[in-house]
Amino acid sequence: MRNRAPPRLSAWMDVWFDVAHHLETALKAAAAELGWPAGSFTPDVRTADPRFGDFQANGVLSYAKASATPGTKQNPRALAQALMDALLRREGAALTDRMTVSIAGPGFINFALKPSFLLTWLRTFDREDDLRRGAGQRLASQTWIVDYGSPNTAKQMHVGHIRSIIIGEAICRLLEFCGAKVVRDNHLGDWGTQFGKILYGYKHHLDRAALERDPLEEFERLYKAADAACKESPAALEEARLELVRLQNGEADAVSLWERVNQLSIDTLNSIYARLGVRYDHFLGESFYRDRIEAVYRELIGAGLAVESEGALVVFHPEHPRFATQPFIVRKSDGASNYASTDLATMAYRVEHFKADGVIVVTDARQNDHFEQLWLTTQKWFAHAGRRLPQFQHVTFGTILGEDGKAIKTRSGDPIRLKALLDEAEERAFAVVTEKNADLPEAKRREIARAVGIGAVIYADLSQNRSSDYVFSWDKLLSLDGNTAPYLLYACVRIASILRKLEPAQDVGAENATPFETPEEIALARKLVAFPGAIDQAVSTLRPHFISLYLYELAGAFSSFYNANRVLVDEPEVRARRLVLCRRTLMTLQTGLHLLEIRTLDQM
RNA sequence: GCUCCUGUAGUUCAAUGGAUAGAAUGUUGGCCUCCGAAGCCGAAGAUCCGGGUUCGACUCCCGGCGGGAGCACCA
Repeated sequence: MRNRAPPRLSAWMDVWFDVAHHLETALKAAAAELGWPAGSFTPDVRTADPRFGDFQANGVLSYAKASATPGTKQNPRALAQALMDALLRREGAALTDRMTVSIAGPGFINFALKPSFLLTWLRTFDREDDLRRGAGQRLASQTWIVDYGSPNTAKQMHVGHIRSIIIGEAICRLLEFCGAKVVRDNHLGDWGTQFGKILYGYKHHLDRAALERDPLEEFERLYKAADAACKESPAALEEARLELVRLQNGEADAVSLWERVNQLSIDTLNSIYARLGVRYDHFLGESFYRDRIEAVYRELIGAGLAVESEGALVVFHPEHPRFATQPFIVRKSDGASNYASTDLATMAYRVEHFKADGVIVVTDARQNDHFEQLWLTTQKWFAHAGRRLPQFQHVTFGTILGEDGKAIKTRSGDPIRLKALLDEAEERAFAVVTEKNADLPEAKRREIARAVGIGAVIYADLSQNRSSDYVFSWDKLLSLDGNTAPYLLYACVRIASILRKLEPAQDVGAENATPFETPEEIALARKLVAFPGAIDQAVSTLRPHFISLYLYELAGAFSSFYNANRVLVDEPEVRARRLVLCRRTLMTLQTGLHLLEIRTLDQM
C-alpha cells in the first residue's frame, strides 16, 4: 500500500500499539505516586462499552473496599478523582492530546480516544507486519509445542476429528502472531490396542481383493470386524492383546504390516490437512516414544510414584479426591504400554528435545481425567528427577451435534467422514456462488467455493466458545447472514471492489486525511483500534472465538459505514480518510481471518 | 454413587465480578437513478429454580432440577 506512513521506529513506539496496556502501566505509576500499595490496587483496564468510551479502568472500585480500615469508609469516586488527577499530572498533554478522561458512576475512569489520535494510530499501524510486531512482544523467545489433530492411524478421519485440528491450528497461529516459536506436532495414535485388533483381523478376516482395491478401506473394515469379534469373544480379545504385545516386541510380520498401515494413513491424512491449511512440523506418534518408555517406568518407580496394582503398574495421587483411588495406569498387566506411558515419555521429550516453555494438547473434553492425571504425575516426576517443568494447557472442546441435538452422524448411524464433509461444503458453496454470480468462469467459481465452503466449516467451529457443544447446520454456516465466514468474506470483497474502482489520481495519500467526523467513521476507527484487545483476550484464554467475535463486529461496523458514507467522494481529504478506513479494515479482516485459517478473496 | 462440562429471546450463539445482558435467525416496518442488497436502518422478544457473598452477579459459593461426558488395563 503506497499510503503507508514512514516506518520510523520512534514514531511507532510513540503511538502505543496497545492503548489499554499503556493505560494500565500509566495508572499503576500514578497509583504508586499516591502511595497505593501495588498489592491491593490493579487498574483493571478493559475495552469499554462504546457509549462510555474506548477503555475503562474499574480497579478503583475494588481498591476502595480493600483499602478501607475498620470504621472508615473510602469514597470510590473521590479515589477515582485522585487517581485521575495524578495520572493527568504525570502524563500531561501526551495523554490529553490523545483522549479525554472522565469519571462516571460509582468510580469508573473512562478513556475516550480523540478522532485525531484514531487517525494517527491507523496511519501508523497499517500493515499486517505492524500488527504482528505490536502483538509479538507478548510471547517473544518462547517455544510452544502444540499437539493437535492426533487421530488414530488405520482409520479415516470423521467429523469428530475436526475440532482438534481447527482449534489447534488457530491456537498455533495465534501464538505465532504473539511472537512464540511454535512446533506443530501430530501425536498419532499409532501404537495402541487398535493395532492388535487390525493384526487379529488381518489373520482372520482378510479379503485380499478388497485390500488391492482400497487398502485403507479394507484395514478399516478389518478393524471393525476384529473389534466386533473382541466384544463377543474373550478369546478373540485375548488374541488381539497378544498381537499388540508381539508388535511392541518387534516381531517382523507385525511390524511390517503396521508400517504399511501407517504410511497409507499418513498420506490420506495429509490430503485432508492440506485442504484445511494445516502443515505439521512433526508426526511424532506414540510409536516414536517406544524406546523411551522403559526409562519412564524406571524413574517413576525410583521416585516411588508408580506401584503394582492388580498386575498393572499404576500411579495414585493420595491428595486428590478421585485419583487417590482411580489409578493412572502406565503399564498394563500384560506388559504392554498404553497412552499414559507414551504421553509421559512425550512430556519429557518435548522439554528435552524442543526446549519447550509450554505444551498445549488439544483434545475433546472426555480426556479431562487422563490429562489431569498426566499432569499431576508429570509434576511430581519432574520435581523428583530434577527435570525442568514446562507450562501445560489441556485445551478441550465439546461435541459437534446434529440438528436433532445428538452427536452428529449419518442417517445410517455411522460417523460422517471428514473428507465427505469438506466435499459437501465445497459443493454447497459452489451452488451458492453460481446462483449469485453466474457470469464468473467456472474455474473461478470453484476456487471461490473452496475458500467459502471450507472457510464456512472452519468458521462455524471457531466462532463459538470451544467448551460448549455446538449444533452443526449447513443452512446456518453457509447462510451468508449473521456471524458466518461468507459475511466476513463479503466485507473483504466489497472493500477490494472499492479499491479496484479507485483511480490513481484519486488516491491522494493518507497524509492528506482529516480526522474522522461522521458517527460511522468514528465507530469503525474505534473498532479498528480495539484489535489488540481481541488478540489479548483470545491468547490469554486460548479461545479463538474472541477473534471471530471481533471480526464480526468489525465487519458490521464497516458495513454500516459503507452504507452511510460514500468513499469515493470529490473532497480529497474526506476521500483520503475514508480510504484509510477501508484499507485498514481490509488488512485487519485479512489478518484476523488468516489467524482463523480462512483464505480471503477479492471477488465472490 | 463420585467427578467434570453445560443450561441466556421460539431457535442458534455472545457477554475477562461492572454501567440499560449483546448478535443472528425467525416474526415485522423501512432503504438500491448511489463504491457489490450475500448489504443497511428500525420494532417486539431471554439469564433453569432457591438461597448466599458483593457497592455491583449470566459470571463466584451452597442446594436442587435438566442435558452431555468420564470413572482398571481404549485413546
